[in-house]
Amino acid sequence: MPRVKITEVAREAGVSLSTVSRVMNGNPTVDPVLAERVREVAARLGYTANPLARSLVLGRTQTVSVVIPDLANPTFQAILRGLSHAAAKDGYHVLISDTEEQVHEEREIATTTRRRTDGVILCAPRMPQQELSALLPGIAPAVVINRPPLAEAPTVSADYGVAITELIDHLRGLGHTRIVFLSGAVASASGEARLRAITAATRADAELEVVEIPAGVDFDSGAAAADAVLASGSTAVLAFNDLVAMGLLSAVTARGIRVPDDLSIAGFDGIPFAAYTTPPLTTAAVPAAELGRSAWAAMHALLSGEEPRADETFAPAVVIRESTGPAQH
Amino acid sequence: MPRVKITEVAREAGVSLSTVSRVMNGNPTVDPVLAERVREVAARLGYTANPLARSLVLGRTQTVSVVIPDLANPTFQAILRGLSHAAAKDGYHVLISDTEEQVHEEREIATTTRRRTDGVILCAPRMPQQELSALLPGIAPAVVINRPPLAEAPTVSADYGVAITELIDHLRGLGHTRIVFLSGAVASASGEARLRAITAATRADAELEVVEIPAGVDFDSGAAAADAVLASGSTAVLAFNDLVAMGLLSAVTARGIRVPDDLSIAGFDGIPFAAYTTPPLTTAAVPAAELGRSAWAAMHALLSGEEPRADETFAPAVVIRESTGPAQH
DNA sequence: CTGTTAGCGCATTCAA
DNA sequence: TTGAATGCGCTAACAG
Repeated sequence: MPRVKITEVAREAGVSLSTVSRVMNGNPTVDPVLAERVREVAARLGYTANPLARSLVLGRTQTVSVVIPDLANPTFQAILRGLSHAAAKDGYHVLISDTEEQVHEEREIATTTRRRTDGVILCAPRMPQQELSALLPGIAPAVVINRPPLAEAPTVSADYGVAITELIDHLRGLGHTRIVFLSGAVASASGEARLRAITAATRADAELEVVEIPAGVDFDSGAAAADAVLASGSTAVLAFNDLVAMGLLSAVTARGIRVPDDLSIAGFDGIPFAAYTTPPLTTAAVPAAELGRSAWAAMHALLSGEEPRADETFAPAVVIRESTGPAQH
Repeated sequence: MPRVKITEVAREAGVSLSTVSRVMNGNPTVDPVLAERVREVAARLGYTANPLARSLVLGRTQTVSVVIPDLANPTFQAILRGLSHAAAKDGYHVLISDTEEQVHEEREIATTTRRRTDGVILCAPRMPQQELSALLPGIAPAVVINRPPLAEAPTVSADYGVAITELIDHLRGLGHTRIVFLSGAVASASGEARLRAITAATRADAELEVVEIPAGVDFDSGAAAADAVLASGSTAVLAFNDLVAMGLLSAVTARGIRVPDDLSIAGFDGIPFAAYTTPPLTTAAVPAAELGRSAWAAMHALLSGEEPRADETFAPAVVIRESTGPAQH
């Protein structure tokens, strides 16, 4: 495929390559007659400027890199989707990097991909705050997803704390006083927000007791936690996310436990499938696609030299379905 | 962030820029002492070659573009994930484009992104064969996913026909003779493969009757088809995919129908969630991540000047769960 | 073994 | 308004 280049168009149209360049970029200081001729020739030859060459000279690639921890996680998928659509609408391309939960590689991946793009949108829930702050100046412009506000870059987040609080209120309203929290195994920003909200809730409510049981972030960890949950004597469970909730739901159901009669289970994230379990899962719906869109909006502002809006947070909507019910005593 | 460039390293190390270039690219024809000095300076200055400049001169970007129809579809997500991981392992980046099911834009998107990358991996199930064949030469090297073998590019596919056949055999073994097939609304390559397998099955089995009911490809279309399915008087349903099956399962259950006692339902694709419905879904598990890996392998071969393996096809594994059971007469 | 030179394809000064 | 020249940052001939 010997691609046609600007010089050929220039020769064919009988003008200099600068004129072709001007026409292709819509520079109005070109004689309309010449411009038309150039356009005709360009169309006939199927000419389009080489984006690599443009990138080199212009210093921008019309591409942003998105770094996420796990492409298998429905929430990150939804973030990517919202982001990708929004970026495409603005004529930008997306370079995707899945760090596969390798926290210690996030830094290098972000730095490396940044050099091929105009900025990076970073989703790194487990990266230590110090490392994150040290990393950001080197990859600016950057936008960070689901982390507490930062001095070095705008953030876009879901409010995990308020969602957990509402979920607890919901369970309390149903009479549950002893609740299990299935926490993610490794510390993450959103995990800490959850924990803080739980601590605040138990402080404010003398009758409430929350038992933390460490688990993972997927189906299997939810299922694996079933025995510990049942042994805890709790009447309700707050799962780290919907995947964990679904794994648990499946495992306890297999043990003959009735949900929600014997045990209430609430998930987190609001993935589409949560509506299709039996019983359908009560959960806090994180507006993941919206997070993605918003992250792009912030990046777009940064790239346009505008001031991005202050750190944005979205409140997840608690969706009450049938996996939670009155406590049985 | 004023990035350090090769000339500064050269000056600082007291050598010419070509020497620096040689050292950075591991060219052995450099005095070890000089090489070491250059490396030391480069490290101290934090120098890394500008990938854009390299791309321009080398004519390769170390990036491939992946074009898929819908990032919200679990199967495409899994393909992307397998592909992305495999490419990363080989030091390649992935530029992702979601065409959002806009069939008429796939051509332009593929062509546009191709210019920023070294090749495109195309997943375009609905693009007319003619258009596809016309498109491919212009974007070579290309690899096509889930389409019949092509003259213009290697393909990597799941064998939808054999999977449907096995699913029908399974249902026939359970005594079902009147089966609904919930077909996707729009023609797609894999949809046609399903249809061909169904036609072959009914031809070979005089007692078997398959009723095609057009539906979409998501939850809602499955739910919306519930009444038509029940009115058909069939005892079993073959859904276009797991999403449709889940929507249908949910809707018929809400109508008091017992699955599989009153109605057997089989899905397709084997998305993770299919194991967590009630009852768990019988399905044909398409090895999507494997498809992605394999597509990358083919692309990698193409990029390395090797002959890619012939068109590869993977047989989905039929997973029998509890949503299918003996026919009741 | 090392340095000098010439592009890669384009946008953009600067003169004319 | 247009063209000639310069450079984006780098690699790869080509000499030395």
